[in-house]
Parts: sequence; C-alpha cells; structure tokens
Amino acid sequence: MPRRVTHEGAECPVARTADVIGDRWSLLIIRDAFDGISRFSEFQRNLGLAKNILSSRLRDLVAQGILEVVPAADGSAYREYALTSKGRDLFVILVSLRQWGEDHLFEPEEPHSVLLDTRDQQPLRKLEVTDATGHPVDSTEAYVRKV
Amino acid sequence: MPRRVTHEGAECPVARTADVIGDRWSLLIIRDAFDGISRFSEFQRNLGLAKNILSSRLRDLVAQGILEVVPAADGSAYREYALTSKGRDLFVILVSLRQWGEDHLFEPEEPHSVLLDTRDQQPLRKLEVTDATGHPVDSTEAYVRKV
DNA sequence: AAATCTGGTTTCAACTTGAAACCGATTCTG
DNA sequence: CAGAATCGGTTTCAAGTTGAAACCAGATTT
Repeated sequence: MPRRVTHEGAECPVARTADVIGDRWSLLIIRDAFDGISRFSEFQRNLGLAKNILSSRLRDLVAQGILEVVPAADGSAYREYALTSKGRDLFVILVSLRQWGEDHLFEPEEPHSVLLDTRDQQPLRKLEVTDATGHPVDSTEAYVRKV
Repeated sequence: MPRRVTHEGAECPVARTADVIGDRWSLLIIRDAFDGISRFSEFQRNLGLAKNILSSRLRDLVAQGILEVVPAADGSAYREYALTSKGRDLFVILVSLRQWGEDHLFEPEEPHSVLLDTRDQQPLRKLEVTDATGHPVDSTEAYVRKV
C-alpha cells in the first residue's frame, strides 16, 4: 500500500524541511500568516482553498509547532492562528522564495507584489549565501558532508 | 472536477515559486542535482521514489527551465540532467531550507549532514534578511505592497 | 428570536501517488 | 559476438489525497 513517503528521520535538513513545508498550501498559509492573516475564514477567502484542506493544513502546522491556536484578539470566543517563534523563523525562506520568483517567474514588465522595509519603504536587499567570513559563496564552492 | 489548483498567474512571487517547486520530490531532486547527481537511475536510487514519479518530476523541471537534458559526460549514449542557470539560482532557497531545518527539526545532539565551504571546510554563515543598507530586518519590520 | 457568521466535519468523485511489471535501446561480459 | 545486465523510461492498477458541496453546532448580530 503506497503510504505517503516521509523524510521525518532523514539526516538531511533539507529533506526534513521539505517534509514539513514542501507543499503548496502550507507555504501559502504561512505567507498569509506573515501578512497578518489569522482567522480560518480569512485564510479561506484569501487562498480560495477548500475548507477541509485548510482545516487539515492548519492542524498539521499547529502539530509542527509552526502555528499556534490563540484566543481571538477582538475578545470574541473565536480562535486565531498565530506564527510561533519557529514559524517566524521561516521568514528567510519566504524571502528566498519571493526573490527567486521575482527574478525568474515574471516577465520584465509584469507587475508583482513587493516586500518593503517598513522604515524606508525600500525593497529588501537580495539574500546572499556567504562563507564564515562573509564572502559570497556559490553552489560550486560548497559541498554537503554526510553525517 | 477538482483539477490541481495552480497559481501560475498569481501576482505574488511566493505563490508562483511554490507552484513550481512546492512539492517534496522536486525540492529533493534539485537538492540532489546540487550534490552532483545527474542520471535518472542515480536520482532514483538516492531518493527511493517510484520511476514514474521521477520521470514526471524531471519532465516538469525541464519544462520549467530548472533542469536541462544534456548528453552524458562519459561519452555514452545516455542523457543526463543538469541545473540551468535558473536552477542554480535556487541555491539560496536550498540553503534557507537547510538552515531552518538544522535549527528546528533536529534534536540538540542529533547528527545531520552539513553544507561546507569548499575552501575552508567551514559551515556557511547564517542567511540574514537585510534592508537596502544591509541592516537586519525581521518579519515585523517589512510588509507586502500589493501590485 | 431569528438570521447570519464562524469554524469546522462529512461525503463522495476526480486526481495523484506509488509499486510493480514491462519494454526497447545501450552497454557490459565471457 | 551472443547473452546478460543496465538505463531510462511507460503502462497498469490500487490506494491515498484533493476538492466541491452539503451539512452542522456554537457564537454573534439584528
């Protein structure tokens, strides 16, 4: 029986991360959470996904400790979903996805949303992979050492 | 009929990127490609996924311009898959996934593979989101401006 | 008190995934 | 050079996942 393959126990951090957020909806839910979305109905309206799928994804993200359920900020009896510290640390991943998409998935003049620094309203600087001393490193100058 | 929802035309670069690589296998195939894997059978052995799925994912990645088919380096009649320039630009995404996984998905003493700088054998520096002047910015200090 | 909104769960069909069998072309082996 | 093994897939089919829509209980609004 073809159970969903999992990499929970993988020695490769990329594999484990892909296992947790390597799914279109999870990534978009997290993106919306960074944009301040917190209620079930807001996620649903904004993403246009089926409620059962949203329900399942939110449950998974809470189970992973990426989101947590908190009482509604407006004092009502409803619940809200908020990023945990672990979830907020996904920010750099979202930024890397955004920057790659901007560079490779839009036509030169095609408009897209932009992520701006609140202080100066300027776009953020391009992420850069660097070595221990801060010098740029590209993929040919690094290798994975197996555990 | 529930056709696979797509965000090809989304105004949000994160959504478009998630559409292209937001899938467990694609991400792992790309990871392996960075590790120098290039042949169908190598990917299959290394990832342990079904051949039909691998075939389908490779086809998609080639269609997206992330991989390209090239003649085998050993002069045989077989083909190989190589990262394109667009594919190599995914490096920073892989690094961000790796670093988050290292920080949040392993127990303190649990071993995992590490990405090292070829020159000095040291781990790479932690990625940092910064503003236009290079100062660190966290998710609360940035916002998305819709197009 | 009735109507509506919220946050789901259930149901069921279509689609995707995965394992295994199969296959033609290429390469290795004796 | 014949036969065996490897390579790079495709086909088949069952099981799992996704999605739309209906449904529902509790909270809120009118």
